[in-house]
Amino acid sequence: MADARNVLPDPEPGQDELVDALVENAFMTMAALTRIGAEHDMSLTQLRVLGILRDRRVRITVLADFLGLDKSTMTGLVGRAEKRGLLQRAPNPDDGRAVDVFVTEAGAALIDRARAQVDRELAPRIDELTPAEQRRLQSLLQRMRPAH
Amino acid sequence: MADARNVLPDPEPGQDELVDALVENAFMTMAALTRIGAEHDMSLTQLRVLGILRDRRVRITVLADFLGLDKSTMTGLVGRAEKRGLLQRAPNPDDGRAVDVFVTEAGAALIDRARAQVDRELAPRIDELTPAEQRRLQSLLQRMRPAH
DNA sequence: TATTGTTATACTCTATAACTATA
DNA sequence: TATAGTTATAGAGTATAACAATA
Repeated sequence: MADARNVLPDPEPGQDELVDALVENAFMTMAALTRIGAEHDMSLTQLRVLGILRDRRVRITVLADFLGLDKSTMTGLVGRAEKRGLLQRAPNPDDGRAVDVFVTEAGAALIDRARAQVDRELAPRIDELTPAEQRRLQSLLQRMRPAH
Repeated sequence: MADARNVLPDPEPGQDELVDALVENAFMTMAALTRIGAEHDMSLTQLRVLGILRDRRVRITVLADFLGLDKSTMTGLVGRAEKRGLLQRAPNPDDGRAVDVFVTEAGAALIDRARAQVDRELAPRIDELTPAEQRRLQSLLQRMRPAH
């Protein structure tokens, strides 16, 4: 099954190794998220929407801005998730033009389950490090975040 | 323009902070890759294909397996990139069924430019750390990689 | 006039199933 | 029989443009 011809050959080593490590790590993490999303018939974006709404109630435009998507794209994403009973729309009481979105119980349960799965998926990778190293990694990653 | 209503409110803090940091970092990195890809009218996947082929010549199935995509998806991806002159197909000399794929000069130039852009995009984040911390971060990320 | 959201449209990405050619 | 790749088809994700309702 694991034929030698079917394995990607190594390239020559490069120099931007930290960038490479960040990118590779990002792909690994996104692959886990994508796989877990797929188990629930959810795209990465839908999973993200649910995660954002887990503890918030926001209008469509806020979601679109945060995700860097067009309003019209959000209409579709929200519509499909609403049809599955994972979230709901309601008119904003303060602005007649706006529509608030929030998770249903089913949506909250799904995202909680998905989050637990993500923890379990990433555990083997994280456990390659000692607890002290884990704390150091967390601290370094947090310091790299865009300014707050 | 930056209306308070348009900013995502903070949730309550959670406990799985290392997982959160990894996921957040992955989204930040992917956002940079996606943005740079878009500047070249390339999807993240197309950018990745070009990156993989930068220093390799492989058959369609190897690409599909590595990316976790179906063969038929690869046909489309390769076809569109080929039509744009970024890569080329050629029959595999050893296996009459197989098709090798490799980048053209234009494709190599594009991926090199994109990589330089990625370095520049991530530099401000990386520069939040001292050189010693950067080395430590790289080492920690590399140790988290799936077994070799 | 500007903003919020939806609709119509079009293209890319993706998988499944059926097919051809080769092994 | 099994594998490599393509084609046909269908659904999701995405953006642009035009629109209605509200501010």
